[in-house]
Amino acid sequence: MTERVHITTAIFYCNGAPHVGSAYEALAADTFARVLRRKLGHNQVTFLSGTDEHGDKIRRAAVAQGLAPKVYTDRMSEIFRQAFAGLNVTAAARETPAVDFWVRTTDEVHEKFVQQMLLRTYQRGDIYFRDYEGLYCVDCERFYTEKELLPGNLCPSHNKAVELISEGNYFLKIEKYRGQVLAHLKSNPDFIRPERYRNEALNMLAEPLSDLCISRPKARLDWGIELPFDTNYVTYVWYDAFWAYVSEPATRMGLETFAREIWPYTEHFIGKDILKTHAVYWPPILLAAGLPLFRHLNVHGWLNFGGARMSKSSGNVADPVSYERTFGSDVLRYFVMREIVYGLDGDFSEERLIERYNADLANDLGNLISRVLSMAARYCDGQVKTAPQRVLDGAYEGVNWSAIERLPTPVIDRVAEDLDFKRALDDVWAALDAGNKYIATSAPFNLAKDPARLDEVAQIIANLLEALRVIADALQPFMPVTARKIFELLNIDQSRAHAPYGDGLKPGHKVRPPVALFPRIEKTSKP
RNA sequence: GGCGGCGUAGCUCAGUUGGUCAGAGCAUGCGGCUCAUAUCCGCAGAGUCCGGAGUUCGAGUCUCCGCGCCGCCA
Repeated sequence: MTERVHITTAIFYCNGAPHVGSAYEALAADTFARVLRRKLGHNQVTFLSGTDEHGDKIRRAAVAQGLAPKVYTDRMSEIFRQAFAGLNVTAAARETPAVDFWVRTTDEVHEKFVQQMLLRTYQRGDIYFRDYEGLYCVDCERFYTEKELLPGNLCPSHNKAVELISEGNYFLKIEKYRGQVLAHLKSNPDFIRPERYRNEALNMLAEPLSDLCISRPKARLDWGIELPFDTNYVTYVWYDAFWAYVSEPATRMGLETFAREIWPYTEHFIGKDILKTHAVYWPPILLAAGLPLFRHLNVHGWLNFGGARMSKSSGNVADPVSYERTFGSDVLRYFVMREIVYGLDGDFSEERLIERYNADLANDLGNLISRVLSMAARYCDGQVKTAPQRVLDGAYEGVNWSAIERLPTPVIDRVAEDLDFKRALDDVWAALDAGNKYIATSAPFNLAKDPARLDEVAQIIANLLEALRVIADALQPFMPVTARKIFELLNIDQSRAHAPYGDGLKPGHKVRPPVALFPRIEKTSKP
């Protein structure tokens, strides 16, 4: 069975630098993408990320810096892309251009595609024009409903009187599709996952929806994509941004092919803050354009920072780039994937990061590699002297060798099926524990004192080296740089890297001397 | 106002359909090993599982009420 998967992050609104929360989403999606590529084959998986660059907030952020909007977004988009590329997010790094996409909503390909969808939807009859009268805040440059306003019809963010204004706009008939979306949600229980968010979405879809305003008069906002059927208007930001999930790959391979072969297998990764737009607005937009729905909406929670909500206004923001530079991309990747349960809110703190670094990466992983390679060099001339063999569970007290032999299957399954990144890493660490325990109970360093038992030592070391290989293979989606380093230390190339336990290292194979991959961080000198 | 989530060892959390469920990791203490990044292995302590009532032979696990956080909708 050849399966394909299309993975997307949210298209990041780039009116400020990315923070650890956006990085987390990109990392979850990237890890998922790497796992699925490992499972299905590299080119079976398209992976898309990018920046949302239209709309008023962007225009004003640009003006505030004295820049033209496009000049501003050129810079901002690149800041996002480089931040994520630095974390080895393949969509941002565009490692394989055929399947890695970095989309910008100001790209010509995207703009043309959005116009094509607008026209198509218009011709199908789901877009109509009507006068709209509403309460408008000049400072926010947006309409409010009475319920959103403070008593006395004051704007909630400016505490200032709103005006009643009337203008014509284009609307999309989303209420028309509500029943269809609801039915889809009910017959596909995991359409929105985890389940808590599905329940919220069902709630939102329980009541009739007002049709979605998808235009803004150019007189009020011109930083957007022009409507193909009315040059006096541009599209409203969300309508434009959603299509970033589709525009480039669909244009490249043809819309019909894309809609049939790729799009139904789409896995969206989003934060809970945009659940409503993706659960309530996006499906009708697709249906109105005559496209099928995506496969899953994978919703994650907030990432707090030091126990408090991250927000730009309070200055409580963790910069992913500085952590990447200090600790390395893999350390940040490891931390968020091991520490945070997908779907739930999590907490990021440097203190906790260092704890996990020392306990997991330095002591467990790094040290195991170091002691195995050291013994290989000392007792076996740095060679795999005999074919690695299985170690029966129970052959050594407490050693659960099957945790090693099974890799990477449980890791792949947990991520691919349940988005359970944390447990997947638990499985890798169970293998590391087995390796460490095996050394303690078989004690090759003692056997080596007896020349008659060097064969036993060689067997143990061979088993351990092979264990490191499958551990590196399982770790690769989470820590690609580290996995590559381990493969280099084992002196093995990609063709053998993914073999099941026992089929990798062969007798006579030379490995390299140990290197401390994760030197302990001794003291946190916090001000 | 309606709906939903959460509240389990010092910390972070697991606990499937009610019956070794009172657990894991980190932190702490003690013991062991020495190949290794003073790492690794073993052992240990502590918790009225938010409170109260109920269903049951038996409830973190189900029901109701209350308290405290949080979210969504209105």
